[in-house]
Amino acid sequence: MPRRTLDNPLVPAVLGLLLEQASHPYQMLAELRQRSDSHAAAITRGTLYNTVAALNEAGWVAVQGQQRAGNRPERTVYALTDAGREELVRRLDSEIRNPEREFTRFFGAVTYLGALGPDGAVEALTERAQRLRERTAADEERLASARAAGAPRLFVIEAEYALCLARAETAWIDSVVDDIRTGALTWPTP
Amino acid sequence: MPRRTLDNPLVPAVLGLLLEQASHPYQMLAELRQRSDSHAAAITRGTLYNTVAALNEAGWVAVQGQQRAGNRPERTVYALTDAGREELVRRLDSEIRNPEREFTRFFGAVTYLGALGPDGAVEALTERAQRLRERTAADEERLASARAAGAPRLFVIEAEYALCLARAETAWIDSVVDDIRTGALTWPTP
DNA sequence: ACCCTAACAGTCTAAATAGACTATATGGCG
DNA sequence: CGCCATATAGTCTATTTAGACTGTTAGGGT
Repeated sequence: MPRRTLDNPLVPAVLGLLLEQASHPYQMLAELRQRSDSHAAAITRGTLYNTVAALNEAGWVAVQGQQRAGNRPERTVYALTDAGREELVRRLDSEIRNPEREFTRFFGAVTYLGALGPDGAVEALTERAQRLRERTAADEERLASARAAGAPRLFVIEAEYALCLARAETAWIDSVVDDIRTGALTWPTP
Repeated sequence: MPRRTLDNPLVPAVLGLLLEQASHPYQMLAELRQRSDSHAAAITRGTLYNTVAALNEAGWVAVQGQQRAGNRPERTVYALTDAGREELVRRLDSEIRNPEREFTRFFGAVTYLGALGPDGAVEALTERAQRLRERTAADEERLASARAAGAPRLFVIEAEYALCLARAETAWIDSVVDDIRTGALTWPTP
């Protein structure tokens, strides 16, 4: 029995999707997964249904009706309410205005980079940079083909952002690897 | 009753701290909070105790003993085991090698930037950039004074990383704001 | 000397999450 | 034509997590 999941990153995502069109949770999930093939990949079914239920209780979304295709389970279609539309804008505004320190696994790992020793660090970092480069190339291609297919830039702006950060991270890693190799970054003798 | 919290970002952090010295959870928390004044700020007491208990069950850490200062609650001091040391290295290595798509609130918000309209977007983004700049300046200062106090660069490497990303984000925001103002990024007419 | 606040150390519970489980339908392949 | 893998939709439970709650002690002000 779900209660109030009103502060999690899925909230704006769901409201945003519903801004475009009414939808049922399963479809939203497919949409989210496919759209940013992977960014939203961490989303689980349970969490999504839970969030939508909480949104419904809060009045940001409302049941628009039930649908049924063949003898499949019934789908409950939700639509954004006016309150939901306002809430979405409030959230987006606040989440953009306030930079939060959300930190990633990589950040946590880098904090104890020392434990890998110079050689281990160079090896691991080099592999990461390599993988990042591959991923970046793939993302660039996807972005380009989306644009070519006529997607307005505004609709793919988050991909540009992600690319920008990925490039910065790659450059940083390269510089650290370099510094270890040249001796500009050394391991303190214990 | 805690069970097995073996995959969360606190795990490497705790093991990393214990690599330096044996400690009790309350102290670890203080250390984490102070060390990266804010990055780790999201950590809650409950979660930490839970994680340490799980680590103990897994055998990565072991109880070193009980301490008591005056009539305060007893503190349970934990130390890293050999298995824990190996695990730490395994984790660090894997978390560095595999770039994961962990995405932030800002990323989620940018995805629906359109909903703010051009003016709202410019305003919100401008404020974020401003705040980022202030924070970056403060972080740079803290980093500089840590170095001046004799901290080896390796020990503050994660601060360099965070700064690098923050600068990239700021630059990206500036460029987007510019593009909106000059008309290089437009809102599709609905 | 006495009071108030902040630091200390930990436990406990309500809410949130991941992911297993249920059940039907479709499409491809042997 | 029957069988298996996958897609559709959703529910349910066991972990996890956030953060409120408990109680003690040191320090500062009056």
